[in-house]
Amino acid sequence: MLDTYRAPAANNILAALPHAQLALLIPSIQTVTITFGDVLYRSGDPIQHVYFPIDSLVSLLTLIEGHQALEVGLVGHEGMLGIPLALGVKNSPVRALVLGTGLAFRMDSSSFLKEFKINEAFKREIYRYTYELMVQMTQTAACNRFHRVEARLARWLLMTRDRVMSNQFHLTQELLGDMLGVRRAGVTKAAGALRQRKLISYIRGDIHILDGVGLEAAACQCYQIVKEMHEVARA
Amino acid sequence: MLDTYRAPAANNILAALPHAQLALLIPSIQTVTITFGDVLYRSGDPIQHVYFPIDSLVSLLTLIEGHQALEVGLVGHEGMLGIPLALGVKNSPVRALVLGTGLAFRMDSSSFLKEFKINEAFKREIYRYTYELMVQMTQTAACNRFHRVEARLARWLLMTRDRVMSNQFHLTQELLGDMLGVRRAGVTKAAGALRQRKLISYIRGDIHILDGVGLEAAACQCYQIVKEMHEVARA
DNA sequence: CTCATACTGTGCGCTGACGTACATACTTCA
DNA sequence: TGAAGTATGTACGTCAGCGCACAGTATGAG
Repeated sequence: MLDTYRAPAANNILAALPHAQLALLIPSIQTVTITFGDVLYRSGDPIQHVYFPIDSLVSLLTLIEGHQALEVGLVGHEGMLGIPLALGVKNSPVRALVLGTGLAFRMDSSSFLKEFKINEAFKREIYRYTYELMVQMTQTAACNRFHRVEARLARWLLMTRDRVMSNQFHLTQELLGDMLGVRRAGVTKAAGALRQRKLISYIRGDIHILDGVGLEAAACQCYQIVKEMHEVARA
Repeated sequence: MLDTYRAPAANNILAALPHAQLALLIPSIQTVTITFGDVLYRSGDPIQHVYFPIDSLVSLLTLIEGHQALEVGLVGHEGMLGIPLALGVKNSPVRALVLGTGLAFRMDSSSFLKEFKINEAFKREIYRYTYELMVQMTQTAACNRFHRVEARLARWLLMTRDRVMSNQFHLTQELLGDMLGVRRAGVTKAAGALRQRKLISYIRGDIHILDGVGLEAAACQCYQIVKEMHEVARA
């Protein structure tokens, strides 16, 4: 019986629920694999399911004037996808693109809303995460405005490490450019600099963080600030 | 008796409430003047009051590495200040700086929370606005990354016009620079260009929008996008 | 009326990132 | 094993905005 609960502990929001409250959700939860390249939500489209990533990684992107994209949020096992539903809105304003193949818990929207309305602990956790996401968004906005590509790349790699809980993951420079809102060639340059400093290795999209501490030093303060804000939110 | 309700209609969130639900709030609401330069929240500080602007204007700013600031949200009669409380967090992650002196409804935090918990219509409106604020934040993030100062300035002026419901307001280029995250000299140049095109006049902080339609053409699409998203949220 | 202050206008050299283009190297599949 | 596709490295001219500095102009306090 305990095993039923062990798996959901792999997502922070579900793990924070008391067993009794979690038990109410279990019947509506499925475990699915979401795959690199999957678009969970298109901008403006109705939300069909909410997702609670386990070891998968999803990027939230705003599209701007048709062709460019910019990441405004990064979601892993610490969060969920489908926040607008909790705010009474049926559509996603952002595109949700799967960057890291892996497992996620999934609920269809109507089951989610039904449970959400009556489960106070569930509500509390989701609103707390909504706050965290807002903090992440505001800090990312400022970061994208003021900081150099190299520092932003370092920050992005650290955030990804925290979410997938691994020093190794796969992502091409092309895609990284979209995340950071810069040219692919800009990523090459920044990644090359980090590599030369022996902070990372990078071969055709296979990224390894070799020196996490050094990488934190190379990143802007934004990384630390968002982390600390999350602790405030849990206080 | 009707007069009691007329004033709150000056703020969209309160105006959207059914009379019966609004009546519950009236005893805890005060009308206050908030003044240019007032800091309603410092970053990290506990939220003492929530505010529902009437004809005042408030900017939400992230501080970055001590000295620079960047606006991530602009709040007028369409919104409220103190959203974190609705998400279960007692502190504001952003600085709230009053840009436009004017009236606002105010509730102290504990009264707000008490009412918020039991008033479903109130909750619904506030969560809907939380969604709108998130959309505003994400679009602003992308805008600050990709668009030229001149277009961003035009967008900012239009957003301000919509919030204070006037084609005339006061703000120095120095402060505008902080909002847009650019140098004061950059604002001078952009404002000069808009003035030359007879879209605005600008004398020592007294800004007049002369040609709103022309200004919309000069602004980036972001202005329209956020407006349309708000309509989706109300659907 | 005067002086200090506040606000705006302008210039200049610098730089990070852009747009573009092309070369190189690894991988996959026929 | 060869060709096509995918990913990275690099180069070059351009440009928006930066940092800084200083001049000009309006405002307000004494």
